[in-house]
Amino acid sequence: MGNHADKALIALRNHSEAERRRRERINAHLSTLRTLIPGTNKMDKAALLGEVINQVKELRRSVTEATNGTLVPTDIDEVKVEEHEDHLNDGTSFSIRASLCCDFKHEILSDLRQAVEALPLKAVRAEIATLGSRMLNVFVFSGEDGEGGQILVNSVREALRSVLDKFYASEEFSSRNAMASKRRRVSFFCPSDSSSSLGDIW
Amino acid sequence: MGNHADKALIALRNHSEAERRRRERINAHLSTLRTLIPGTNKMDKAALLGEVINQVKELRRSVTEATNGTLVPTDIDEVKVEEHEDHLNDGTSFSIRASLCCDFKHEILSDLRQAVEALPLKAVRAEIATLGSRMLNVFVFSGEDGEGGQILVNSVREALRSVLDKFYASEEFSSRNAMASKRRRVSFFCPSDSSSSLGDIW
DNA sequence: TACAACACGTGATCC
DNA sequence: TGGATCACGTGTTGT
Repeated sequence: MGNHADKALIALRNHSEAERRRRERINAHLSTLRTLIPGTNKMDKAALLGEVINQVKELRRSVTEATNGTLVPTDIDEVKVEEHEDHLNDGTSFSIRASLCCDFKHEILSDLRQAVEALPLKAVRAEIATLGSRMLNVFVFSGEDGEGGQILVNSVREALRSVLDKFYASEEFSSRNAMASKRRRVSFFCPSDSSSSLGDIW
Repeated sequence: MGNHADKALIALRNHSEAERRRRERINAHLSTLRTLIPGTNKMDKAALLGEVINQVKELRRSVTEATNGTLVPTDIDEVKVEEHEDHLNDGTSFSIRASLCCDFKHEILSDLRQAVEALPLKAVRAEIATLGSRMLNVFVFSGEDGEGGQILVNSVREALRSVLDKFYASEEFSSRNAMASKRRRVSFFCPSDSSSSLGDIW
């Protein structure tokens, strides 16, 4: 019968339809990119993508220069830890960026140092920025991929949190009153007050 | 002879080659986007573009929140004018963003007001931000497309420049000495000093 | 006429 | 095998 022929024909039609859907997905994304980036309305596909690339680079520039390259402690105590999956050459390497923002106390710094050195990771970068009575500590760790990613992230987070908690405990002991709110206002930005070298501090 | 056939064949080959080059241009851009955005290495074309869209949105968020939504006057006198081609629904509408940054003087404000009102455009938004002795004025004009775009941009630019020049002239008259450098340092950022409503000022 | 950009269907390849 | 993705050449249209 034409059974084989029917099968083949149906398969072929499915194929072309699938391909059509694929094109539609891609073009839809290109379309939203056009709406996202001004002036790309009547551009070539290639030109559009070129503009997209420029925009991404431009925005990256803007965001880093808006921060002025200077890390600024906020008025809110917090610890942030995130993994980065550095895929240099489709690679087997990752990095973890960890930060701790809190009041500036020398005892915290030594606790922090101990906690960081106790971690099964090498810190490839460390920065301390102070602003008034506040401090922001940033560490970048690197790993070789294979060691459990999220597990490491969690241990780093726990390490920083324990440092912060220890500080809270001692603080609560020394002055039990002014602890109502952990948040403090810091009014002004003082560039010369910000430091990025460690030797001076610990 | 096969002259016609030759021609046709060559044409066909040119065609396919041109198409190949086109694909290469597009894929090259997609490739650099992959290098630009982490984690997209083994993604689908469509998925890649999706990630690109997310990145653009994310970066836009970051840059606006890094500026804190607050316009800040710099220490450099300047006027900037740019066209924006608001293509809402593949549209016939554009907008012009114009800004003037300079020392804060009341006379400048009234001159500025006159200059802006004399323009053949309606201002849909206006903001004034002050910081110490400095001010940043931002205007957004809208037009219906069809009126000469770049010509309007130039006239807006000229209007703002004339305001600035007039100020320079009067300043030069009043104090001929301290004019060596137009640039002044403004050290600190004071949020409460920044205003976005006009009624209070003019 | 020739060139540029696009959408389409098809064969190849990889899970 | 079937489903998904890709590169390719071709038909079509606009300049």
